[in-house]
Amino acid sequence: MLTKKELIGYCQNARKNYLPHISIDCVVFGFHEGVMKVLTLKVKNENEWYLPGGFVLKQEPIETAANRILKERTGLDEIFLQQFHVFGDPERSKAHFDMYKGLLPLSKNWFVNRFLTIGYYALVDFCDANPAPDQFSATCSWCDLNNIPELKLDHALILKTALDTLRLQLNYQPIGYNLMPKEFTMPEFQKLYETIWDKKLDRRNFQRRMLGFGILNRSDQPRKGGAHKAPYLYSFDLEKYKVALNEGFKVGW
Amino acid sequence: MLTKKELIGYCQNARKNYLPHISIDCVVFGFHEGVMKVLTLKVKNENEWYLPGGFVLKQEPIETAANRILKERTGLDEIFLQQFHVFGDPERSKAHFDMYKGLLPLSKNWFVNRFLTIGYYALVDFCDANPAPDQFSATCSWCDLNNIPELKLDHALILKTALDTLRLQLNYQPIGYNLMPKEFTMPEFQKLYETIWDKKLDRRNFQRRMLGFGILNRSDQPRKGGAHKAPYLYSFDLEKYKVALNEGFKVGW
DNA sequence: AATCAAAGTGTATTTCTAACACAATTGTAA
DNA sequence: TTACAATTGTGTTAGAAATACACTTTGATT
Repeated sequence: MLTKKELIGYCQNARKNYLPHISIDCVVFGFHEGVMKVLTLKVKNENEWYLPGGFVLKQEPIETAANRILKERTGLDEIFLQQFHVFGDPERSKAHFDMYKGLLPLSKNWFVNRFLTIGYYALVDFCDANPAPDQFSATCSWCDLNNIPELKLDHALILKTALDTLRLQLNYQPIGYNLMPKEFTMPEFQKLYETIWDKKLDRRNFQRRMLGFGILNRSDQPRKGGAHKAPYLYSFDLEKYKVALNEGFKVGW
Repeated sequence: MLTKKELIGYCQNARKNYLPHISIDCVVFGFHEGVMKVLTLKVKNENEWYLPGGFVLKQEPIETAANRILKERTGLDEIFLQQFHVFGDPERSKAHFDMYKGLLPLSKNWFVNRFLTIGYYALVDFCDANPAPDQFSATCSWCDLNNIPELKLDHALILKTALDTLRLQLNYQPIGYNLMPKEFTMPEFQKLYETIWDKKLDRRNFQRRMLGFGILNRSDQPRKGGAHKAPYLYSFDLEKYKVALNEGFKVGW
């Protein structure tokens, strides 16, 4: 939590620069060592956890705002970002009202206001990201998806909705370019799908299907050094990947 | 366009009651005589067309706001409504700035402000709806989807995005309960799909698939009076329909 | 060299999709 | 009243795709 002086400064600045009543919250997915990760923030001196978020500058496109917020939290540019839902329950930031309302007069208190929050989810390469806390937070860190601390406000709902959306998108969109390292093996790639859907897939059918999409290139050199048969390395064919992103894979009729 | 006096009143009221910078725009789909329809508004004394829209009361959930707006425009309650995207380009309401900015001082001018608009699409029974214009409009009426007048602001983009979303949803959600009359024939139902996808489907395969979903009941009485073989009448099994809505049809693995 | 675990490749079975044919019904015209 | 046209109901079959499973290959370990 900030000191009163810091809070006054923050609120003044926010009222001057940001659109009121609107926030952005981001669910940042990463993938490392076969585990799905989500970026979370822990408040200074409190055991309170949030998703990364922020506000929209008065003349800023919302996509830009989401990118800016993520750049601040991860150091990354050109992240895969997808808007997925607006959360607009007037009670959703009630916990904040209670926490902040004694600290400043309401007319100057940025936080004691209703906020609609626009949910974005992001897919990022775990190894490239440099998590950095914001002004309110002690830490910004990856949590295993299956072991997330209790999130404040409606952030658990936001996370769940993001995950549901991602699971659905996985059916008709190529995903992985933003989550996998440059080169990866087919079993590693399969693990990504298995993690997102929380479900085992058949190795051979997975391979056939993925190659069928025609968005992967196989490297000449297999990965050596492992304790078993050396697997081939694959990378995404970015051109074809982008086409598939736009057109989507076939569903339905 | 309103008189200056009316405009002053409107702005005062809006500033007092609504969240600033946030609007809702609705794409209302109907289906009649084999044609997809969209509800549009024409401004008084101008040849300007818009989608129905409105604002969010300061303490109102956004879903409630969307329902309220649609109730005002159609007379209908309990409409199938689906939030699909937020449009947040700071330039999106530029046309309104130019139109309104001379009329009132900026500090009191509700319309000369950036608005983020939350897009909802609605599916309604054409015959049940009673289109009613709002304060700014001369008419509220159905337009054929393939013959929409040029829409102002970014409303053409909003419509296109809504349609794209609907087309995608059709792959994994049951749709029709909100668009079809209580009882309908299979060919009529098929026409709905053909219209949304703008594509011919095979009569027999369509029937097999739809019945396979198990959300339809066949009536004992066929429809008489037509000039040919009397078709069976179907209706939705609301219980099963709702289950299917929640669970979705199978896609992917 | 034998072994083990992981990866590569192939094949039979089942299910789903797509394309098509024919019978049944009803009003209309000869 | 009968033949016809238009439309609906139902069945069948070929091909494609998804699923389930088996065998081979490789490279480090012993």
